Amino acid sequence: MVAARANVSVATASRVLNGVPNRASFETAKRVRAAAAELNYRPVIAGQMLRGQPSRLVAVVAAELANPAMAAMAASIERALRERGLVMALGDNHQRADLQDEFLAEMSAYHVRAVCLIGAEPSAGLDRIRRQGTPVVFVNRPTTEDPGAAYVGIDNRRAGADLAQHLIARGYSRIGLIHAMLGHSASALRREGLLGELRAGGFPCHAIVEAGRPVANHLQAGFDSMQDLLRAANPPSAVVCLTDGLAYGAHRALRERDSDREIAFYGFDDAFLNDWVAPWLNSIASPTHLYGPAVLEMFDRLVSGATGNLETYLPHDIRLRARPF
Amino acid sequence: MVAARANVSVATASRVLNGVPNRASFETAKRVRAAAAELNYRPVIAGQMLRGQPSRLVAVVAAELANPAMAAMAASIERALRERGLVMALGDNHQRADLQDEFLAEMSAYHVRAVCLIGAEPSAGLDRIRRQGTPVVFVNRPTTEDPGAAYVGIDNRRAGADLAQHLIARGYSRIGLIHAMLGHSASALRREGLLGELRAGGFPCHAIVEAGRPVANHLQAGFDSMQDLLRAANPPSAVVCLTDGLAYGAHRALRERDSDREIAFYGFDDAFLNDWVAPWLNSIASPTHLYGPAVLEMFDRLVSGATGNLETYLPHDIRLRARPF
DNA sequence: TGCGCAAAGGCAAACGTTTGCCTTGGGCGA
DNA sequence: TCGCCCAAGGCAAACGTTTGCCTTTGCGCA
Repeated sequence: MVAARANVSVATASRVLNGVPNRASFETAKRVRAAAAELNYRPVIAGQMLRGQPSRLVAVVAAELANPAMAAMAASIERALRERGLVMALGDNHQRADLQDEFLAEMSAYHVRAVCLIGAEPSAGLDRIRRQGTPVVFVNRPTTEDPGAAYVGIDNRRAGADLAQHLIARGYSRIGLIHAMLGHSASALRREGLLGELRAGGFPCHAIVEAGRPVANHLQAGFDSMQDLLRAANPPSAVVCLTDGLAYGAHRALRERDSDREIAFYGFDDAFLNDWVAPWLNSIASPTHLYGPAVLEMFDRLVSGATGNLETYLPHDIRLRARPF
Repeated sequence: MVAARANVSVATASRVLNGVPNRASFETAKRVRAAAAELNYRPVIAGQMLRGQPSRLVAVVAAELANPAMAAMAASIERALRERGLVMALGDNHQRADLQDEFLAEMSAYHVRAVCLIGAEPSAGLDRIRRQGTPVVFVNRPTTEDPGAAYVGIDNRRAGADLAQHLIARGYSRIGLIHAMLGHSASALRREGLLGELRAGGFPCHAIVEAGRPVANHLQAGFDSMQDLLRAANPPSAVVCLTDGLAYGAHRALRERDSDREIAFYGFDDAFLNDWVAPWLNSIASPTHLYGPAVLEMFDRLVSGATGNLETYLPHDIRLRARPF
């Protein structure tokens, strides 16, 4: 290995490479570094791990990689991690607690330095890994189990409320609300914020129509729910979907049924793809590139044992694409 | 650890847990397994790695996670890996060789069992990892460097040719071709297949108009290229985009300029999202769920030292969404 | 009875790294 | 001149696993 080539002991080589000061003369250090460079040396991770050194792996779990918004967040996080010399190991929980646990258990065996969940499922394995002291950050979907858990993402309730004000200001007479998986905190909070603010703004209750399917496939759920709304006697003039995926489905339902009717669509999460393929969709956007840095900062706070408020609310605004009518 | 609790030596415990036959009595084995279960034992990966045991990690590099088609492939691969007890570590090369190399080097330090590139960049690090003997599979974009490299994906040339036949059959009088990054093999092959077959089918050369931008951002490139085509005296009645991303951009250009004109759009790769948000787009589709199993089978062939043809062509067909005109 | 064989299990080495502790000089202040 | 300190560097242990080799014991067979 490097030590032999530089004619020093392993100990010295290790210290030079790790930058321990005052343990090697300048000459020796130079020799060691030269040898390392020559051999294209990379420390064997196993050795470091065995010594209890923290690994460079960070586990990231996405609820659905096929969802462009989540993929974009993962990409942002990956970038931020890399800039810190960390490596992302990404898994997809397919909205299933057992798959998530399997992945987390495996990652835990690799002594991951931290865990980040973009749309977490509540699960036993998640509790376990948190109890172990591994920093865990919830992204975009706060956990319902533990109110004090670290969270990075938009303020879902506030976003719902802001949207409500916007809808009132635009003067829509009848509002549809489409949801799926209300059991998930993000959806529930968005709905709470929206309905609460509508009520507070004096919007008549009977002019709100809800539809939803408690399933994981947002596209199909949005489609089916929109059909429900369209079948009703008095369809809404604006439809709020708690997820852009739902909006894709809903818009398709409208398109395939009677495309003359003008209905405003509002979604949440706003993947950049919307600019290109969904000009009809207004959506609550949050700058994707902020996710990575925010998650890393939260990791730092967790590691340094920060106490108090562990929620980072990223800014959101309503991205308006369609002409108002 | 487990051995102590079961009152046996580490050696015996290890052998029981690894299923080595004839080294422990039934009683002993039972005791060991019970102890392991009780302690919720998971082998420390570091120890195994240090012994030279292959890791369970498989590195997957995506060219652009934000591209839904690639994300879907990654998801398929992740699923197949998991079913084999392997773990995917996903990275994003952002179409840059240096980022790819950084990721590969890090993964190589983890002794990844295999590497899979969804849209590889040619790079020194890639060559190195291949020389080391790590199984490497190229997905969707074959490498230009080494014709014998393992490949899983559609037959790009054939797909281009099939599309050409379809276009001729539909009787389009003038065909536009939009591309970006022709340096990438997938695009180049698709174009070759398309143009070759058009020519073979007697389609007049002067009725083919090409436009392209050699940039990584397909969306914008498609937009700009389409503007070029629309500015021309005699715009095409059908536009082929070598990537769905290009098609998204191209369609937006048409939409924002004069949406009355009827132009047929054809793309490649067909993410499932197209069904929902791009009803105007016909695209060369390939069943996403086949990718994972095909990649794993290719890994097996590489490990077993298979020789000969290392290309798995997945079936493709033209998914027609828009009404013909 | 004597021999061989197989089952059952233990011993210890090896993997590569980090780090506490030790040794050796040389410089410097009292 | 005598200590003392610090820079420079080496020794060896420890991390947890796997595995080649060894020992013991029981059993079958000649």
